[in-house]
Amino acid sequence: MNNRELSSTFKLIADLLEIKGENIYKILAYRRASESLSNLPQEAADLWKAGELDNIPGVGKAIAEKIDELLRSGHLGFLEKLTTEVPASLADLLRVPEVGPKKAALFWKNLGIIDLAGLEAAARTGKLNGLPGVGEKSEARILAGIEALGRRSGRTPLGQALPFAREIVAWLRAQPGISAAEMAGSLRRMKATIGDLDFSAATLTPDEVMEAFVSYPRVIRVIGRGSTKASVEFDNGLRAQLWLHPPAEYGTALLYATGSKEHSVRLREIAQKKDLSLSDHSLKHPDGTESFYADETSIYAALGLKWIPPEIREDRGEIEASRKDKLPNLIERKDLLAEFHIHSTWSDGQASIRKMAEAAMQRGLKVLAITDHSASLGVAGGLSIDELARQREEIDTVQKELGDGIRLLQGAEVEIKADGSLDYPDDALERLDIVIASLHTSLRQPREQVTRRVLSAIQNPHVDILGHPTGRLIPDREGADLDMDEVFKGAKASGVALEINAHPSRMDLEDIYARQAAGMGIPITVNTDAHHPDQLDLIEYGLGMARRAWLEPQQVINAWPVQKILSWLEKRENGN
DNA sequence: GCCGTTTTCGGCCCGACTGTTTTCAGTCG
Repeated sequence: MNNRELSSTFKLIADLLEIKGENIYKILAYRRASESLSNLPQEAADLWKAGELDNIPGVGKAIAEKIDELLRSGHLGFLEKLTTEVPASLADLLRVPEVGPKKAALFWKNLGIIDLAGLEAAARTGKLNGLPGVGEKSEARILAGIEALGRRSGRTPLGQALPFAREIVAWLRAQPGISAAEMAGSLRRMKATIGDLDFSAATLTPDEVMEAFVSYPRVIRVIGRGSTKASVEFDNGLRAQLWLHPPAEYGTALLYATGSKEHSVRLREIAQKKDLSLSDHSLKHPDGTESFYADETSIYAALGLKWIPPEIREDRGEIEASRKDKLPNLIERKDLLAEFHIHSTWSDGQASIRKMAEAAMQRGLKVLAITDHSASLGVAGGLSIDELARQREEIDTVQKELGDGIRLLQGAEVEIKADGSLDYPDDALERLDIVIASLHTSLRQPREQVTRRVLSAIQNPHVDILGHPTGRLIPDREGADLDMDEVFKGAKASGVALEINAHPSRMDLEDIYARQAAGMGIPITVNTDAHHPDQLDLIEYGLGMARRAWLEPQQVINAWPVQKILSWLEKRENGN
């Protein structure tokens, strides 16, 4: 059982206990453990073997025993007993907006509803209307919510959400009466996927601003609207929340709207220990007076902390680091001087090598590796050995034409085949300046098999980078079930760099893994996988992931000086 | 159920919005 399965098991327990009406703090304890497990960079099973389960935050004696039972036997008596009391399918009702644990219990006990289909049928036939606390409007909203669930497949990739959110922020900033506006929530934290879009703005005329917001041309539905907070749905299916505060409160407001929830909870705890109460409006003193903060830096300072970059506000140690003034020097766009993963018209790219190189130069890059697909990836027009040789000539020509402004490398994105062998023979790999090995096919192999496959690839002395390690595609395809600890050990031993692929549909490695790997001293590389010159700008998504992983410039080979990059490749070439 | 530079017991983050209430419960973030 992996972390994801453990995490969802404890989330299910929390949901069912909540519907059952259990003590809220017990429920919170299960939720906390569930969150913790999903954020864990190493496998809980390994901690379990080492007898270190209680090192997991939020896991105490009772939950550790349950993890133990799950890992030993694959099932959990406690949950089996619980589901005889509360049907497991009831947890699905909580996914419907407007339906929480109390309503779910109400529908179950009064109408015998135990799943989404039952709820939908009851809502359609007007059976919900008339139950205590449920009227006509609630029933209509629940029905709309169920229909929306069917339409929307969960979370939106950051790559879709961010450009649209920029449009909204630009519009907000142009409104009269708004002195500041930012995106907030998981958007601002650069998470790979986004639920709703969050915005925070500062204004002294909230009524006018709110009126303008809900009248924005692309708003098709107003879900809720007050004087300081509104929730809308746009014509593209995305939903957004806008919070309004006076400029004097903008610091606490933006802090609160940005989250994460776990980070906010920790900050409130710190306030509480100082006998203060932190809200999105102010810091309240015991005598009832309030202090206001117009920017985030000052509210962090009031709590004895340095300002924390949004990308790492996840309660993963950033608060401790901030208190001790040990926050990482996070990598920035200007640090990135090299791009090691792009495609040209030689395979499935849309632009020539020359065009790609010019676009790279315009963006200030000093090194560009041309890494077209290898032969077996037929769908992507992979290159044969002969074509590789001819491509080398073209790269040399373009290099001469463009001069010293940029250093072009000939590379390849070589397929790791199902048996773990690479798609080019060693002598062909040896002639390349840089080699990325990637999984594209047979991702569903069992954990041990797919892990062995990756290990055998990175043990090849010619391989320099493991590309988008898990092969996941957001939002449709889960990545391979790799044993990351083994992959990291292998990468460490062979000196192979692990990629954070910046393409919004990949964002792979994830932050927690990239952080873990970098912590072991494994070089990380952030690349766009661009198939078109414009796509070189996708680097911002990879950068976001790198920052979420706490990465500093020296840990990322794209930020190394050109000479260091070249000598790193040189050294690897010589089997070192 | 978890957790401890106030604590091994008694706490556990805060506020807005909505609908169905005539003073508040439920949901959400």
